[in-house]
Amino acid sequence: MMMIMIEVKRASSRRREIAHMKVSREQMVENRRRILEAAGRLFRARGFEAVTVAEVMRAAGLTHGGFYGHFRSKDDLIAATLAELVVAPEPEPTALSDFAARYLSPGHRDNPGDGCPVAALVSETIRQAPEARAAMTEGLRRQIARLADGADAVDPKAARQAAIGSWAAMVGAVIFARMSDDPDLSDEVLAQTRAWIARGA
Amino acid sequence: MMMIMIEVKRASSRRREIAHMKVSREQMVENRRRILEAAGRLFRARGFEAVTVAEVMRAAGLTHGGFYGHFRSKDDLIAATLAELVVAPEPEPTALSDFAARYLSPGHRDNPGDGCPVAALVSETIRQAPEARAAMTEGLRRQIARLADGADAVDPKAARQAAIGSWAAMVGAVIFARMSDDPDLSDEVLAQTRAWIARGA
DNA sequence: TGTACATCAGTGAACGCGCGTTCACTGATGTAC
DNA sequence: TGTACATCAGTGAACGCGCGTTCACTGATGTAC
Repeated sequence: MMMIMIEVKRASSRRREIAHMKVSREQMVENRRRILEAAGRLFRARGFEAVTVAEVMRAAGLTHGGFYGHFRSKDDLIAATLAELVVAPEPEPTALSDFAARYLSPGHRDNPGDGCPVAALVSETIRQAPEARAAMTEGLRRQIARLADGADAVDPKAARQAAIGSWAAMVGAVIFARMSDDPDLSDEVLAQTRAWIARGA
Repeated sequence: MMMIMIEVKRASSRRREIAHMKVSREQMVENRRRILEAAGRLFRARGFEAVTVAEVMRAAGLTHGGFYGHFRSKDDLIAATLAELVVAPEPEPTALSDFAARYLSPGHRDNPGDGCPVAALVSETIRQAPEARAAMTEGLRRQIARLADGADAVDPKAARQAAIGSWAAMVGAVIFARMSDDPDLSDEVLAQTRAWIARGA
């Protein structure tokens, strides 16, 4: 494992070729990025509580002891991970109904690990530290604004209403679909919510 | 604590006056009911994981050791609690928009402990044992049917679509509203989702 | 009805495990000359 | 450029706590006569 890390570092050092650059610091930044990436995937797939610090570090190619060189606590990691996930921008403006079609797909339902952090984590975030709630709230705000841009409505007020109502429906539907142990009901919830949003939009 | 239990039992025994009725068995049934009631409140308020078995037993007026005379495990309690919560019937048929107005109220948002078990627990149920998921799925099925009855739509198909879409929106909106650390955004999500549902219904 | 015995729901101490967190140590990075 | 020393990111063993679960025991319930 250490070997792999050293390889990565040398490659990165060769790429940059900056004279007195502190290569280790660079590697540390890269390691922190990896920890956040692993945490983002694991938390979305299995929730904050079920994922251990050691597991995140292992997924990042490190051992658990080094964790506290990067974050003050697991709570701190949770807040940092949410902040990271939530700023990730939708690359370009999308029509609300197109977005809903992707969001309410079986593919998204079946892959929470690289799916929407809101659907995966919003409920658990209710009981997290203030920093985590703040990050998630900011994500909610941005997503509403983004969807309002993509809604074709008569005025901005109607667009915002459509954005909020359909965003709540999308997240609720994905949660329902993931929970259901009946695949038919799960598919129906996705399809009907999609139709319901298209009808109202 | 024991004193209180005995009082309760004597009262209940006096009330019934059945000759050779095994009072202790009766009391045991009553204790089980109390455990489920306490669990229902605590789980909704704070989630399955954050609530300990000892805490549930204390809230039911018992000590933790006796728990395993009633349930095989905490997972068993979770499944039994969900089953209990989910069969609780809406007393009478309600128009969808009236139901939504109550559901999307600040009062409901602020009191998860005696509120909707779906909004409080559906997300955590995704990772629970099959029995728990089955109970929650059954609850989802019933609620969709109930709301479809209360929807005024042109045909049963449209009613079901309105039921699913607006139920997803209601649950999503209450989760958003509980998570938000910004009270204005929280209120807005409730109000706008209510309006969005009324508009589509 | 009263008495002796058996049952068993509930008690509370104890167990074991997992997890977040700490810490002494290592060895590569980075610096001073 | 090369050498000696200081720094510090990461390692992995160990700690401590909380929680689910177990168990020997108690004393009231329930039964047999």
